[in-house]
Amino acid sequence: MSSPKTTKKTFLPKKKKRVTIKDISAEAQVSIRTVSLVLNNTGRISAATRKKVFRIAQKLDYRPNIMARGLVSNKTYLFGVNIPYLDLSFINTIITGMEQKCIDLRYELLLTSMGVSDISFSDYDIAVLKNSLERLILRHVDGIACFPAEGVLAYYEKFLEQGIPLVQLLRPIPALPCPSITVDNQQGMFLAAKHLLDKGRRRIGFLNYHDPHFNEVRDRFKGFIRAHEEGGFPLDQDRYVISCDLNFRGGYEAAKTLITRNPGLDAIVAATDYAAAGAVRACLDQGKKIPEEISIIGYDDMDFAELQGYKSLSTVRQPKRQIGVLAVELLYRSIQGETAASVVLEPELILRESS
Amino acid sequence: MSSPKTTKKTFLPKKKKRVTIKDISAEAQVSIRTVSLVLNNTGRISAATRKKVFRIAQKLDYRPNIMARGLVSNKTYLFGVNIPYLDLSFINTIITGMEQKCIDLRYELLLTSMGVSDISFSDYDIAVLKNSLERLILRHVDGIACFPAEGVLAYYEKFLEQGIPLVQLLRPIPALPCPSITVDNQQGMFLAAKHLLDKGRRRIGFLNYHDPHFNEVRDRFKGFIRAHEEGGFPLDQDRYVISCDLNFRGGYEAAKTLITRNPGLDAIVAATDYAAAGAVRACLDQGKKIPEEISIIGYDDMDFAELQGYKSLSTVRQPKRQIGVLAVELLYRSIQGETAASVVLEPELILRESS
DNA sequence: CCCCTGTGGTATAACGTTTACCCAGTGGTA
DNA sequence: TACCACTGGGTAAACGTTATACCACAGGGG
Repeated sequence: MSSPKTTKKTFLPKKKKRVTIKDISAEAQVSIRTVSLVLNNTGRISAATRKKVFRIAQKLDYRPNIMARGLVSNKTYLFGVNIPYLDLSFINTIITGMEQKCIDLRYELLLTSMGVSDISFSDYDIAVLKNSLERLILRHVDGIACFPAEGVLAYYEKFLEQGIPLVQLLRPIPALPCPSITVDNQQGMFLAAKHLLDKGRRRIGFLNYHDPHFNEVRDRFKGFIRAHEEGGFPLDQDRYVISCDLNFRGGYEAAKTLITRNPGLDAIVAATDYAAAGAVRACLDQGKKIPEEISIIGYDDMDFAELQGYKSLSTVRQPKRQIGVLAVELLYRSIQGETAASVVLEPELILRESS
Repeated sequence: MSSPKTTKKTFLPKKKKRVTIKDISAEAQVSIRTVSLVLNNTGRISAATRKKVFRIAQKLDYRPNIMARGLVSNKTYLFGVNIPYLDLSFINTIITGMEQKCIDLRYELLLTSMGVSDISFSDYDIAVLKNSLERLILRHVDGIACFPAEGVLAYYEKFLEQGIPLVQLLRPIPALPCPSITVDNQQGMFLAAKHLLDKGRRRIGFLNYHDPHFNEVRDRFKGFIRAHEEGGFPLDQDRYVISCDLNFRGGYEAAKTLITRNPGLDAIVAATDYAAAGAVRACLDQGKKIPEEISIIGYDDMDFAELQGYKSLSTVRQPKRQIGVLAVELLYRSIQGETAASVVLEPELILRESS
């Protein structure tokens, strides 16, 4: 790789003592408890004292020591998020939503990722996953949002036993007694397929993935079938459904197979945008015009769907930001002892140039 | 938006008391100090005691309370990262690198983003930016990595005054007395332009952005010029260089202008991949074949560059992960009182199908 | 006059670690 | 014998908050 060049200038910082509640109490001539009460807007304090304390706190640029506070209140004001891969814009939009909500609640997010870029999510490295969960325990997070993996079920259960609220996102493990936030995958793919059928397409290929743990894709496939059934169109699964890795390469090969196998193919829906991008390439290589001859619709509305230089990709969008907001809301409610119920959100069909 | 359906099942966790050092000391019949010394592998402890304490700690599933530890050591073992936009895969690869390094050092990252999706980075919402820096102060992070914005220079200076190490990434503010990690933008664009010139292209358009604060783009442009100078090829800037917003739309319009203005145009380099993707579209709309008639090279190696359904995009890659690793290393060294020097990394030309 | 209630506070003990400081043996040496 | 150094470990004071318990005083009713 590149050989870093370092410059010669150096920098040496030195720690400075922070202003504490004690400094304020000294300057304001009141007890530290009084200062604490004022700053927390609790207890009975005269207006004069309150004002004085506030003024001095401001003057000294006081900022509470969140660790001291956490030590006594037994809270970190931290929510842990355990994700597979930080580079995945899909998940990061969810996290942006979480952060937005956290700001209101004076919480922060502690992200632990697994640093792996496996798009299929199917086989997490369990050792790494355990490690990142351990890190969240160590930090005493007040709640955890996870993208569940079966392999660490025992950990999740341990969290719940210890009274740490847990919320499962996207692909919940049903056995786990905690709320989940999901998007109706069947409905999403139903919308996509129905749109194509409504436009007169009848020979629609489906890029599938076969894994019993991969519930999302299974549900998406169900939606594809339902659209045909409700429309009264027969579906020859052997000819029009094909399994592949749901990445660019896998989608490319599978789409090529579909096209050669079915000369009249007039549309392809893919269970992910990655596979859809591969399908686009396959169509171009086979001399098929998009969308005139073949329409293509992906799933997830990844960043690159809109940024395709040839034709922007139609896709099914999940309310990612809302997922994040709700996740934090659920965790917060759990902490407050309120009831938190699972949520199912609705996807949205995004029509662009590829269909 | 979609109307969430909530299920009726509810979940109520309850906090359980954690195992402390005191519990261990009681069970092991030693003082808490001894336990602490054992667990930190410090001080003189007999092998027998050491073994006993370790065994009991393990049995009780003890995990230190990091807040109590932080309270006395005046450390949070947290590095703050202040970023503009969490969805940007470019930055997130850097953060993945940071996290990787943090794991070794027993640190964690605290991310505060601004939740804005402005690609140009040029006009941050200063109020939001200030807020996210405040949040890092509040959490007493031990160091901060930032993607600097001039508007909050005073904040950065305050961090340094308080002895909190700071490291600037990608676009440093020279006035700030702290180390920075940058990539040689001039060299990156030089490589791209030289490659095209070597391949015989002589009429190369450049998609520029004109903003005095936008040093990266300015340097990239310099590299473009240098490639022409060193090759001995004249460059008619008025005809071949055009300023635009460096997003898809901007790149599209600018490339269209360049093509109509210069019938012999045989290549386009863009200061970002976004603009390059727009240029691809413009070429297709104008009936130009890529790369036969017009080669295109972008900059940054964003995720979508590789995932283009038509032709994958050639681009200049920056060692993102390494930036992250180095950032944490520099912060850690600063904390240890060691000297930390600025680093300049080398970019790499990635040739794909668009050139 | 005494009791009682409400107001506006103070003093001090947690919380779970780390760390100064001290001490009791034990064996070697002047 | 008296002294000293080293080993292994205890006591207790931090760290900066919040929480528990308590008190002084004013005013009103009996």
